[in-house]
Amino acid sequence: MAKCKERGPGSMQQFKEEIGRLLSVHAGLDEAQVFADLEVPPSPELGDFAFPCFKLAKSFRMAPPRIAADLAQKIPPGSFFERVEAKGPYLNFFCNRGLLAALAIRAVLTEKENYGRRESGRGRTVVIDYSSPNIAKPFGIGHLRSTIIGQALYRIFSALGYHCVGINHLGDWGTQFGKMIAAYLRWGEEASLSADPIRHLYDLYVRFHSEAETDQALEDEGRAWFKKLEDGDETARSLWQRFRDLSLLDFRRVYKMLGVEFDAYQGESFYNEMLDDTIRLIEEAGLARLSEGALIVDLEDEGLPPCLLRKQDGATLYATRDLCAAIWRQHTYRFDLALYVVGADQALHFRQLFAVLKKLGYSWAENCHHVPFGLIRFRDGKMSTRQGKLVFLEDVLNRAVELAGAIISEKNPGLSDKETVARQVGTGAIIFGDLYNDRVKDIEFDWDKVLDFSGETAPYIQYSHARICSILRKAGKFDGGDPSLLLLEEEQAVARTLTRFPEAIERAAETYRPSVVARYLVDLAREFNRFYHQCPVLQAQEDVKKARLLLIDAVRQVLVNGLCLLGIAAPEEM
RNA sequence: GCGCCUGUAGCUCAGGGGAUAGAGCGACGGAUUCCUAAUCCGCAGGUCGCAGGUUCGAUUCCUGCCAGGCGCACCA
Repeated sequence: MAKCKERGPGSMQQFKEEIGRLLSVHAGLDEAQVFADLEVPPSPELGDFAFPCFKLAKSFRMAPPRIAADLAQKIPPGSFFERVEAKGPYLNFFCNRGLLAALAIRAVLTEKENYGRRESGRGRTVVIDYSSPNIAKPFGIGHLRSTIIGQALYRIFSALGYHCVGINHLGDWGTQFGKMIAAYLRWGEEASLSADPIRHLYDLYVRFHSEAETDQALEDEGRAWFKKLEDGDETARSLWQRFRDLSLLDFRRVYKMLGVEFDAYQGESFYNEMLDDTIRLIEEAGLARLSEGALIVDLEDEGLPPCLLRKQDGATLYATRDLCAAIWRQHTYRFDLALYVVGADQALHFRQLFAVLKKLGYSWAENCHHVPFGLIRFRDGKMSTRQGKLVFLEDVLNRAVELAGAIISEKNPGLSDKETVARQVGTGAIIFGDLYNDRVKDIEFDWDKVLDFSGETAPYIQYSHARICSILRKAGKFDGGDPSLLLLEEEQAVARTLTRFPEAIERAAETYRPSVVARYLVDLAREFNRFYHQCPVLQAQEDVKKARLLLIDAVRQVLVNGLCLLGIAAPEEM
């Protein structure tokens, strides 16, 4: 679990600390305890902070509302708070509005692109395994989730000062390649392979699985070819290499579209030469035994099914390579945290993997975490590469970009560089759509939903950002401005929301949920839009205008910072 | 059968031991002499799956049940 508990320099922090001090000095309460118990009331008319008095009831031998009322009498408002009121069992604090706005805006505008960043992860390394598509298969919409969530976590942890290592653990080894080879040798055509490699390999894969249902020999043939591949057979090897090279070219094109990068492309095949050592290590630890002809690690004491290291024919398995990879990663990177951004359907595999590492005596095994996410499914069932039931990611991106382009032509025909903006908006919408909801939920794939750019979407946030940029452009350069003039409810709501950004990043990291940042950005954009409709900026009186320009410039900055964490562009016009 | 995940508004989902449970979409009604209406405002809509338990207080934590999803040895 990432520890990000240190108190950041967030502007609201100063108010909270002041409450701790006030209650300690004037009522003799424990400062740290007060600080920990502070809540944010459900609505602004109840104040900015609330101190619940329930816990005091026993020691004070008084009803909580009575305690709150007593405390309200004792606490002088001072410069930080304009009012301190009891409301039922709560003691509510109303921040000095001018001070709040000034602190919030100043924090953003002085830290700029660093606003929200922390040093809590300084000196710590986190290895993130994400995307990890299977070679010789199309990059389906299903792989999107791992890719996008992993990339966002990478940026989020980086923002907290962690040294991140992004690894693309390509599925480039395993029995499936024996099947691919067998299928290619039976039905493959060099011409088709050259012309449209992924398409051809995909067709072969689907054909293999459909014919295997009636032809028992096919599966055996596939397994045999994989064994040959592991044993270094020349034909198998060169075909595999060819499939791999062609697939990688394809993947890189998609990654470029999404702005996704990796520090390493160590696929499963990378560990081939080390597998024997890994197995020997496990055997020497006395953990391996033969069962039904296969080499296994018994995990019955952990309440788990056995972990298979070698099949009857001696070939290795997914788990073998993952064990090897984990050990190699620890040796190479000395990670403090290892995250596996992999679908929830593989939860058992990771429990087994971590259990074996633990049995090997590796204390770092407890720093390895599966970060599961729900499946993307169709209304009538799971996506399946084997059955040819999948949606190509590229098609989704292309259609989204196309739609964004059409909307631009309609709404802002004069926009320069429409293609770039359409791409930023279209891909942004797809990325955001995947990050907005909690990872663990399954997603039902629906073109209408994917291509809906209204409401809680990336275009909504991007649009808010573009509007701000437009206002700032028209305002031109200006000096000064006093944000403490921003006392209206709409202005205050925006300022308060600005202060929540750092904690959103920390919570996203702690829970491995980029959705926390995504949700925050929608909140901020919404507060900005409300403000924008209620409060004119350029038309306002000079000092108010300057103050509002500072406010929206701060919003602009936070929207940029937040979108960047999610890997989404922030065009200045759209 | 066993294990893991999910169950909140018509739909898609936030939230989370405490003050009247929130958004978006959809429906309905409004807002543009003014900074891009990919926007905003109003209205309607909820036994927080069901039943127990812990607690001053549970939608939130615990147990059981129900429903859906996923997984359970030679795939990854």
